[in-house]
Amino acid sequence: MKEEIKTYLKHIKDVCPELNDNELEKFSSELTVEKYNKNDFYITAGQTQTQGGFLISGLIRVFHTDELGNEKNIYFVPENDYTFHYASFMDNKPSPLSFQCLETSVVVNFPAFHLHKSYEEFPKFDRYGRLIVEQKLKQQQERLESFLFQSAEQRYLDFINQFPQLFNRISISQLCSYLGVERQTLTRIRQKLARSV
Amino acid sequence: MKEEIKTYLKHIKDVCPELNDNELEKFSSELTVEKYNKNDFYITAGQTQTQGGFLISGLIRVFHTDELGNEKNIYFVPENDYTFHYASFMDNKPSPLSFQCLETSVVVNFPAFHLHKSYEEFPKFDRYGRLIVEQKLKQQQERLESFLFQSAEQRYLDFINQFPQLFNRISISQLCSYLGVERQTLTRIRQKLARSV
DNA sequence: TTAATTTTGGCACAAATGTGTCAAGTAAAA
DNA sequence: TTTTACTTGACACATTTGTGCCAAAATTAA
Repeated sequence: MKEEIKTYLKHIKDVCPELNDNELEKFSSELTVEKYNKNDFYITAGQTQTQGGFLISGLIRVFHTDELGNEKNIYFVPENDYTFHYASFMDNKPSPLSFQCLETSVVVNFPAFHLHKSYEEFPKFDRYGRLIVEQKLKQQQERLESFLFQSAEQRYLDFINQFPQLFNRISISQLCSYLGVERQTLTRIRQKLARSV
Repeated sequence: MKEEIKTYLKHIKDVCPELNDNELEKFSSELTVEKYNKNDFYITAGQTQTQGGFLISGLIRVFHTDELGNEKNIYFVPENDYTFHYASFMDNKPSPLSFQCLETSVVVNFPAFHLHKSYEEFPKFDRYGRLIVEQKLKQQQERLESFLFQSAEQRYLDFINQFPQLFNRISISQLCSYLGVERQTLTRIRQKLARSV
């Protein structure tokens, strides 16, 4: 079995020990490992994902493109995280966002129907799903709340704290839209912080 | 069995028909129905919820209070929705947000441990949990994304569209912080929209 | 009913943010 | 190496948003 698949199965087992090795073994039969180069698109907006993916190594930016062609980053996918748009993937609808590799990336892919089948075949898979989605919900909730009652400066500081391993790999121009400000504003924030050190 | 509890069980069954009536019956044994008056607090920030609740009728605002005592609304809980802060409830941690009734409200309550017990006793409960959390995640995701790539004006229009039943029950001053703008700005948006009709 | 409170729209001014542009510096590609 | 592309900090200016205040209207409580 490929190393990447082992890593993925280990993640599942860590989250939900109730799943036994036999079930994981069966689940793994449909997994494939794929490598993407820097700047490759994992998903292009408008596309419906026929497969889901778990990022083993690399970094992916998830962005939205408006009518004028302006891009805004909504998420970054770090190592050991799922790389799909939950809402559209679960409903089998086109993704409103594009996924592009900022670095060479290795992904474990699985067909969407295989996930649904697993929910039916392996009762404890529902638990794994629940736990993962609960994690995601918490993250999402925190991020939303940070937009509602924190300043851009605080969000910037939080980002550095929360993703120290990403901070040096993402440029200012990529980061600013994730924080919800223009590049100029992020520059001002950094200047202000630098002065106050 | 009280009407409110029947309403709640019906909601569960609608979301997850795999749960049988016997299981629901057992689950219902720990449910209580409580009424709250307008302006009553369902949860005060800092409190750890020992029970979760499902709002049968009424309307609850969920808000954050900053160091200066300024309040900002983060969510509104409409009828037939859960009234707790997922992240803190699931981890049994103090809620960072306060829940206050904007209208007389009737809630079906259940002890937190009862939920966890149900996950162990009734295997299909995990599925119900997964489906609910998936729903929440989708809503949360949409809301976050609206902050990242939509204008306040668009968010206002979306709110009217998405919650027509709430629109007339929430004042401008309560709504503005939910949309992430000051009251004056929301007034300006409304003026602009009124002119363009 | 009257009195008290809350909500709303409006105004003026201050502060923050966005827009567009430029040049130096850095990194990547030929 | 040279060339190209991208990133960054800086500037000026326009626009948007926030703040504080007021008075009219609406709502709620006495």
